[in-house]
Amino acid sequence: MAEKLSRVGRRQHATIKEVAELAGVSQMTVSRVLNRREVVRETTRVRVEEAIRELNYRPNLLARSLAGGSSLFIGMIFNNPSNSYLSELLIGAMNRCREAGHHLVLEDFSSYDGAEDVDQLVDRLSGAGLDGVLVVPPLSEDQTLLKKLEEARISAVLIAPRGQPESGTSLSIDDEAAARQMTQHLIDKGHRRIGFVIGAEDQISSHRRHRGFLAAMKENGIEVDPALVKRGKFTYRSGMEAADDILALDDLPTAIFASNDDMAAGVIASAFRHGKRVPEDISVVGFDDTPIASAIWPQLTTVRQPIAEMGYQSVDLLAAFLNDPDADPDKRHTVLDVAVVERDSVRDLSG
Amino acid sequence: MAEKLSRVGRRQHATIKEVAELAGVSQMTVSRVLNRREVVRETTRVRVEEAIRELNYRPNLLARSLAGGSSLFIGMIFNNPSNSYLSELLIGAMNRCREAGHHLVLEDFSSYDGAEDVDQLVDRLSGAGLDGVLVVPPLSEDQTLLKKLEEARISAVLIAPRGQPESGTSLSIDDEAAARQMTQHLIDKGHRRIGFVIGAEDQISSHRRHRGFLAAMKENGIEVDPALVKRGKFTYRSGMEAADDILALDDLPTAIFASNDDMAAGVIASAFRHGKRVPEDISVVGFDDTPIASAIWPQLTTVRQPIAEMGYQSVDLLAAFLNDPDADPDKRHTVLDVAVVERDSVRDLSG
DNA sequence: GTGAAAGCGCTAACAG
DNA sequence: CTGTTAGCGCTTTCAC
Repeated sequence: MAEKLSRVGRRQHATIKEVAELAGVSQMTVSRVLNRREVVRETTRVRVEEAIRELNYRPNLLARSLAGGSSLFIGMIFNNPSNSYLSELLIGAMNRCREAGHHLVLEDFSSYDGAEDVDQLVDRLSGAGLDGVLVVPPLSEDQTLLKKLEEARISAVLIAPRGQPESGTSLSIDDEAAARQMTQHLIDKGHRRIGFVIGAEDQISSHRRHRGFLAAMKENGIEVDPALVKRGKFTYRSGMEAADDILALDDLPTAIFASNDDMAAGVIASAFRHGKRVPEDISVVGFDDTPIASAIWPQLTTVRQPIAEMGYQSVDLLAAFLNDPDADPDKRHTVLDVAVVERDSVRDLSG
Repeated sequence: MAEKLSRVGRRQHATIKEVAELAGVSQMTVSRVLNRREVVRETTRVRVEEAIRELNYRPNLLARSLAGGSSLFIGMIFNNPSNSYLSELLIGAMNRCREAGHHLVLEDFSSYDGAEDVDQLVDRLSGAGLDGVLVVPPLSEDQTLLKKLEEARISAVLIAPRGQPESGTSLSIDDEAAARQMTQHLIDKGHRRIGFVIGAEDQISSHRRHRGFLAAMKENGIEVDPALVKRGKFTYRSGMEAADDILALDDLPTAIFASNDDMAAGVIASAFRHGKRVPEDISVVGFDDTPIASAIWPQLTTVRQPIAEMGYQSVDLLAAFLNDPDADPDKRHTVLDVAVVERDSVRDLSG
């Protein structure tokens, strides 16, 4: 049993030097074929590529970055570890960082609590020797923090900022278009009398989603009954209460569109309390595709954001900006598409 | 506006050389004080530390790893990106990797679907030049995969494997002790008539949690009414159905302990349907502290696993094993403590 | 097109 | 206790 387990590779690394020897060329030539730069002669390249394959050679990222001096240290700051965004965002960001030879450093700002701490935190960032930071929501809408970051000259990419996407560099989804799309989905399924639960008043995405809903209704020539539109706070409970109001009405809607999944789950709970079945008696849809959407029953039809993709692209956006701070301002704001994911909470009335 | 924004640091970083010059010593001495090894003379050390502070010097991890040759490439394989484990696990694992100069490489096995793909995936791992892998649940209980990994001689640390914790290297929580602790919490709050919803039959943690519940009841000399114990499947819906059965009884329990949060959320939904208030009429507790626990209303009292800590320690466990495959077998299995997190779903009857 | 030399920033050996 | 000498594996000059 004293047998020694071999490691997956233990970086027994064929090095670039060995590849060069096997191929009978210099290290530089190998380096060149790897980086696909200056055209290496076809025959030489093939020889090198064969050697690479034979030795199962993989370039050492550390050495590459050290020598190239190109590796960026990118911070990712967040304040809500249970945010289910984070997981996917991280996957995307890490993958891109690995590809590009950058390093992702996580900075937990959970303890952050308003203006008092900001300076201290910004100091920490400066001290960490980061090249720039990715700001995860809801931190990306914290004006106090953002201002400090700017003052401290820390380049930042804001991920899904709920505020105005004109400032700084940012990456976001089109809330309004997404809400319109979801509303259209409901209409396509034959729904006409549709309730809507608005999100928290102080968040811009609330307004945008609301606008999207109204726009879609208008486009389809359907009048919106004001009694069917309630304001919530993006919480489960507020969704439940909003639905309680709506379901107390005489003329019930056939569907309710809640501005996020937590509220949609609350709407469903309320429907249960009122003896309604979902989706048989009433359809419910949410927004965000958070874990709760697929945890509850019936599983929620909702809007899915390409979160991992956002993580991936945010790294590129930051790197691009760092390399050329004066780049085309148009490229400073990326807007990504979303998609409706159909599950079990909508009944098809169009049959 | 063509003003050039400075970067946070752009690694303009003082190097070890500059520190050495400022302090009037050799690079080696600086290196030594950094690594706290061979005792550097007090006076010298102070001088070096001052220089470090003055220059705001931070060692370059890349260079350190390259020279030290100690950096490990650690893979983290998972198949459920929406798993809320992942986010916290990643935070813990990344932090440790950064500290230790290792590199975390994510490998998404979501497409993995049984035996057919395994070989291909294991090949991918081998090809990636990883030193070892961290296996995230539920992959850590996939016997087919684990066997292949072993055959391919890929060192792996299993995170919270639901199977027998005797094989390989693993890190887990004590499900039974945790369930016992939660049951005790309920008893301390004055509950005696307690319902229990068992988890899915094919998962070992279900049995362990059930055993913990029974043990606590027995320790307190309370008899368990079999009518109050139902089997679920770890899903919201199964929790709801189990509660439907229990709440149809004449002699209702004052509390229901569901083996995970999704089922507990289902139990609450069922209570609502039966016109019960939570926690006024009936208390409900869950297990896992997943996002749903704090998303729903009332927020769930549940059991919290130290997930980030597991990520952190799993890295160490793997590194230790890699450095000494023949280490003390006792240290190959780490069991971590959990804690009850009190929220709003339990009523105190003990007053 | 290709190669030789000189490092990137740090630490491992060995000296002193 | 501290300094010197070599690299880690790769890329950047600048030659040829």
